[in-house]
Amino acid sequence: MKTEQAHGVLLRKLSAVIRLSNAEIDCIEAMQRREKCIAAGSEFVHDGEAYEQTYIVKDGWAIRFKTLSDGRRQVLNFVLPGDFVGLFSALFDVADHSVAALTDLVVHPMEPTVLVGMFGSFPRLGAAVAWSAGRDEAILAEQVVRIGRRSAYERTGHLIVELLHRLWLVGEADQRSFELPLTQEVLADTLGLSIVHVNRTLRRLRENGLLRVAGDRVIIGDLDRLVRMTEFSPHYLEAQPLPRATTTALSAV
Amino acid sequence: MKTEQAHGVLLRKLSAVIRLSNAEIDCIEAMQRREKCIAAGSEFVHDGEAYEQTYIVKDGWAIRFKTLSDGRRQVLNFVLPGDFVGLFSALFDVADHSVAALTDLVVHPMEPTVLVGMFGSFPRLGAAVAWSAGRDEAILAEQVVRIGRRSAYERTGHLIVELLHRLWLVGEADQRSFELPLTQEVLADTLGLSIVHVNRTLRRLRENGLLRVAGDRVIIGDLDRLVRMTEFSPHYLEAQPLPRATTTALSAV
DNA sequence: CGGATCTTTGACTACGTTCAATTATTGTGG
DNA sequence: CCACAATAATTGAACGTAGTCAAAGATCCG
Repeated sequence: MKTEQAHGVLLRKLSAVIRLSNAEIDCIEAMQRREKCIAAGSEFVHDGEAYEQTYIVKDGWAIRFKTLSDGRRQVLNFVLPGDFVGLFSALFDVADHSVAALTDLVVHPMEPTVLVGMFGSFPRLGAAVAWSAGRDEAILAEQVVRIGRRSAYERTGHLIVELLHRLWLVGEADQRSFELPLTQEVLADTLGLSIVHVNRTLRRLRENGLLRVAGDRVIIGDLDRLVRMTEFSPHYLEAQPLPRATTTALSAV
Repeated sequence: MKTEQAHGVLLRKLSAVIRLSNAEIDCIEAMQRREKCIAAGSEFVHDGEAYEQTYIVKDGWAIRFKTLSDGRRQVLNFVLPGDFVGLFSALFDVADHSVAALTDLVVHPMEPTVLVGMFGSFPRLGAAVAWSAGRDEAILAEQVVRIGRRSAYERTGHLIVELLHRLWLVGEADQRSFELPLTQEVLADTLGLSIVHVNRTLRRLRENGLLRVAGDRVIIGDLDRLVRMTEFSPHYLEAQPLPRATTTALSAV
């Protein structure tokens, strides 16, 4: 785990979308006043049960996932520092998936209604948070393509590059490596593969000099080749300022 | 295609989430004043290009999809009457996927900024539209599980039951059948399978009496067994009224 | 040090793909 | 209205990617 910047990664993320006023910064910081630790391995949002809280993740990794009755599990997405958990919790009576901590987690819990209030009081901030929700959906869409239409080899490489990019944005990856607190089982459940096949695929990626997993660290061997092989394009991950027309419409509110 | 009710399917969908005031109904109807036809087969949102407009679909089917450079295609989700296309278009400079009409389409186009205004003027309506976005994400999540962790047989059955439920909600399916304007190629690109295997899987579903595809119509043979076999649970599709706390928070805005 | 968890490898199986050819269906112009 | 082309569905055969089963090493941690 790393030290965060003064204002936390969420603020950094959102400030790439809108220029934040002091009031808006205060609002986000108010949401991050409470702090709670969640132990690695514990499930803190349960599929089919009511949401308790909405969380902003300060530090650590979690997974959003679903489980079938016979135990088959599918990871939907990883939750990294600066991400929301249960962003839609004010709108749904129960969760449609579970969330579990992969590492010890530090989160900022808040009442779901706090977000409702924020949309009313700080519409520009609301837009930035909505942008974050849209980005989550874009990541999920990429996950569908990855699983549906890429080979195991491409799939695995693509996920690693996606994580590299996401971690760059929150300052948790160096240029060519990052900490990956995942067992091959979690990786398998993310990629829709068996554990054994993930293992063989990682070996092949290593033998080809593309990347190497050593302990819980990934070292990229040849990023260019990896990006080409996986046809990775980072656009869906990158924060852009809101279109001008939207900014205009927002200030008219 | 079918005749819609007086106010259209979107209003029906949203009114299951909040009780709509007259002003709110007027607002939605204002967004549906313009009408445009889009020919079957044409792609009207292009991956990587700027969004032109946001659309509410009045009638017809479309697909949201992505294509890899070698032609492999993955359908993310179907767009049915009452669904939005480009709901996030005010927040992103370019689209992260393409959208194409499967049938002739009737849509209501609007400027993306109209939605921004709506969130400001009608927060409750904004919440209902946000609910719709959350539901789209839930459908996408289910798509990930379907492709990642279900067999071809389960996958295909599960998708058909999902479509049955979605079409029920917009009044486009009878109790045990509906029109399915898809080639087996589109089905294959949705399920992450080859055309040939989709064909064989449909045959198996037919031989087992679960469902039958005749022309462009699906007839469910044994819904109970299909639901059990696919472990289908409709909760992620159903509109529920907003939680009370949210309603309270909304009226305080 | 010793149990538990995780990783790695081999051998075999099977689900799903690819290639190829045949048979509907659909749409269109003569 | 039929002929013909084009598109879509269907089937067979061979192949290959990925899964399953089983067992042996590594690592982690108390």
